Amino acid sequence: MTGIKDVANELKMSTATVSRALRGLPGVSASTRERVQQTARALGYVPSPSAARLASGQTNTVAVVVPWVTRWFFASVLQGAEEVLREHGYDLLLYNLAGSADARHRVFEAGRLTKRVDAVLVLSLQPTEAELARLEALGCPVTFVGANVPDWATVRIDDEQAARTATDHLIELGHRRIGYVGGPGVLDFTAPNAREAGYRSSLARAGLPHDASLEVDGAFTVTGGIEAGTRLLERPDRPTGVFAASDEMAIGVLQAARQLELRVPEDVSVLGIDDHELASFFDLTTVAQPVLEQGRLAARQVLDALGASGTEQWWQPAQVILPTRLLQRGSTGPPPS
Amino acid sequence: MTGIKDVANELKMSTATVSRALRGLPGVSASTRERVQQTARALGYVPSPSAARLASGQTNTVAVVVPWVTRWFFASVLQGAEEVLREHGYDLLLYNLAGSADARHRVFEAGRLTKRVDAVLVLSLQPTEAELARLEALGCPVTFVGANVPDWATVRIDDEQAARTATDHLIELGHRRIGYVGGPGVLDFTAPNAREAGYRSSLARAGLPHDASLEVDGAFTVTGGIEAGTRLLERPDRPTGVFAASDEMAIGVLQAARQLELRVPEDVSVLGIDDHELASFFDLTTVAQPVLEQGRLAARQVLDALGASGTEQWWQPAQVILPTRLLQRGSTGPPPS
DNA sequence: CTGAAAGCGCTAACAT
DNA sequence: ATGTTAGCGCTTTCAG
Repeated sequence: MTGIKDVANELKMSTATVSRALRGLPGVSASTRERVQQTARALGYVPSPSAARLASGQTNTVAVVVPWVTRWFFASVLQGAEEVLREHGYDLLLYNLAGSADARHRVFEAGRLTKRVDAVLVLSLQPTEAELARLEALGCPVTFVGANVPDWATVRIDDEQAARTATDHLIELGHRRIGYVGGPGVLDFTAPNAREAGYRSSLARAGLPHDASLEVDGAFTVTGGIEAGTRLLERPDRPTGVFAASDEMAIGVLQAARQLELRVPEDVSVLGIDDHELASFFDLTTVAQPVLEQGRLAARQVLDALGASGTEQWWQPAQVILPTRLLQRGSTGPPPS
Repeated sequence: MTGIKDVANELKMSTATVSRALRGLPGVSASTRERVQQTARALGYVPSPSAARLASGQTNTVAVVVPWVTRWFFASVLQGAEEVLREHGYDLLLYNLAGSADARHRVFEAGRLTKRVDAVLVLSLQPTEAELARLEALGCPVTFVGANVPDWATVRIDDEQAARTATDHLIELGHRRIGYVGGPGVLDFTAPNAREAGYRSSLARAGLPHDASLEVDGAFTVTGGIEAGTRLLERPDRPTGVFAASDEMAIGVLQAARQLELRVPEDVSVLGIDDHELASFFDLTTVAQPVLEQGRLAARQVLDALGASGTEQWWQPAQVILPTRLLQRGSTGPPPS
């Protein structure tokens, strides 16, 4: 395996110069740099990341903690982050919790991240105090995506506002009995609570009564949405509109409606949040949020903090809140008269 | 940052013993090991992976190359692999191509993997000769998932057989005009060709004519499936059954049928391959394949080759072919009479 | 602009 | 069972 020494010997210069030349550091004449690059290529030299890391103290690696890599939203954010990180020469270490509280515990507790990465991206988890303490102890940039964590860098949408936008839309269409499909899920997330709060506040502002029996847990999955939708829609006093806190659940509700032979939107209106890749396919009205973009921004944010991105700046935007917007499609309409 | 020296000093022993004790190597008395572990914990010592890697030559890291992390199949395989790798203390470096031929080129060409990982998992790509040469040069275990690569370790299903099973099912139900939705996709994959071959061979065995106009590209996406399904089903001489090479495309075909107001399965039968998480939800007949399991097996295979898994063995199963099975659901039935 | 030399924090012989 | 001693292959002062 050819190392930096081989390149230096070949050129009869020091390894220091080779290192500088190859990394684009200043203080190397253009001609030298050129020659170094050429022979490095000719010899097929590839620097050893382990050695560079040990010597420099930088890992050039970012950890991304994902609750479920199999869910579209998280996978998309991950894709956005990966794209930016790789562009800047960073490696991406994946930590998938697969919905396991145990795995979550291990990632943060057991020093799994220490000395391993330069920065951390955490998707959608609402961190506990203990987890924050661990992350603090890492002493490296951390950005949360899709979570509201005071005093920490976050990239997210205003979940409460998004939920209000959705609920308001139903209210404006004339709906008065509006069901909510949400749910705590297995792990602690920010979105569920914030969206539920938005739903309730929208009702309250419109002077509509809050009926706890119209709030059902859909576990943020399609199948959970089917069950929740079935429970809501088979009631004799069923709601005329259902707001699901995610498109996947909304799709489940659509399916429940179909099974109950209810027409959408004539008999019941349904909408979600996300603009999932299948939303247009189901003609689902939804409150769209930028997904890839949240991953990209979060990655850029930690790179900025590391001084690794082109746009160096001494101030760090601590909280980035991206806009959402209502995409009106065919699944919502006036309530049946 | 506390290092191995601090632990050694505290205990008045050598760093060698500390290292051995902490890594569970033989040649350490039980009592010593115990003491080492305790003070290491007490001091909050976490070994530096960079230093260990440099000294040992092992990275304890596996690269996983994924064509699209946002697609359910790949994300699921990834999840299976991650689970096993983490269990064995390995890190997972993610390389997501996001469907880009450029990204694919870079991952394999530019020494992006060299000196970085102990093994590589490649999902569903049909490697070119050049790529194989690169991988060969890495000199580390490589396993392909979902691809048939002679002389290399693979974990996959028999794609041709799976396609035959699907097509045979339609033929047995009495269908004589059977459409196929497949497609090359953007990158080179094994599955598309093999599944098309299976479809054709099934027709041939049954003595049915092969009609090239019944084979349509669905790009392995839902929307591609809609378009392909529409093209097939709006023909006056439309097929009575459609076999899609993936469930996502099959779901698209179902949607196309619905838009054309065709009943499934009365007017047209539809089936796919995968048993996608939404397949049961759509009541889609499909040829199921184990997905998570392919990721797990592939990970175990490279770990075995590295001697890292519990079940050490000198022989390596070069080709693991997992069984598939027909899941008969409501989307297939006899052709209209 | 370039070189010499001292580590970075471990692991792995080789001793004892 | 434990200690000693070289490195692993870079980066980074500090000189020149």
